[in-house]
Amino acid sequence: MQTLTIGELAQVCEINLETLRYYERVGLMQPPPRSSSGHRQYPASAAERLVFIRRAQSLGFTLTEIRELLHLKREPGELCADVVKSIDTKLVEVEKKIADLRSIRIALGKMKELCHGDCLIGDCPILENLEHSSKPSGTKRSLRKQGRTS
Amino acid sequence: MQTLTIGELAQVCEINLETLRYYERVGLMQPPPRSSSGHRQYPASAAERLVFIRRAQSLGFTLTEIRELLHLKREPGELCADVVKSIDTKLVEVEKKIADLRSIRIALGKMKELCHGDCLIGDCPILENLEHSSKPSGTKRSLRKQGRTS
DNA sequence: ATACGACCCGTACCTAACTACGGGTCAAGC
DNA sequence: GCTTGACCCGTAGTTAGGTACGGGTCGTAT
Repeated sequence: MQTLTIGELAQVCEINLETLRYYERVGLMQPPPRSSSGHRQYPASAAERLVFIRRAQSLGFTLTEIRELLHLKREPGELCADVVKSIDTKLVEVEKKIADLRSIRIALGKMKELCHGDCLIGDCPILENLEHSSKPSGTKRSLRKQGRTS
Repeated sequence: MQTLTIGELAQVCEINLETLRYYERVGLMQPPPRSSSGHRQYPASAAERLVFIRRAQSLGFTLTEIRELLHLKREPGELCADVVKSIDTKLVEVEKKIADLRSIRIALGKMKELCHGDCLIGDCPILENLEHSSKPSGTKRSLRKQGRTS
């Protein structure tokens, strides 16, 4: 069977070679067989596995969750209830994030209406609103985690 | 004027004492005056500043962005156009995240319809979809960054 | 036969926002 | 006066998902 070196696989899948080694370290990719000199010899299925990983990642699954999905796949005779459960869980998380972001959007929108950028910083109602508004409602923790911008 | 020790401020604001020291290190909190023995003596305004920080954080601003907002505040005579610009930028980011999450939600929803959890893992159309579906569309990078769940 | 690129490995570094630890000092209550 | 808890500092560890580096080896083309 045709095999791929790590460099070839990286190029084909447009993924950093170091990332491939990283995926192996954390158990996402199975350690491939090695040549006599120790070089990795990937079977073609490795590329499929990477497609799976990246697709799941693009749907918001963490690498840990993807690893679990991949482990499920090792027992093709079992029922796939857990797979559906993962999807459900992820859907709930996504809904929650959307809801949080919507309330952020509303709050930002209200702030925008307070001022058009033509007042002095010392009087700007936006800054005052940031300082004296009532407690950020409820979802603080989760919002905070989301706060990072790309 | 009444001052607060770091422990008192932490308790009042329900924030970890180490976090306060961290905020000082990274320039979010101004270094307060010290007692003769070196203990921090916070003025009451420190609590207000923390309210500002946490409120901005709950709106999705990063600490770096908050630091910039706070630095703006040091020049109360300037026009507040930059403040409004920050809000606008953040609004755009939030809209983008919402849009990304919506497309994720749709994709997850479609997957859910493929299977009700009663097939064998070896045949599950969800897993097949993950493996063989067409390229995750466009927003891969940004989605990936968002993928972390709380 | 030698040079050069591809691969090997372990380890360190990156961002973001904390959180914890360890060893030392200080202040106040009994 | 002694204990105890609060504070000081610098440094290291955490999570997630990589990315980079440096020094060593391998294989192939000239």
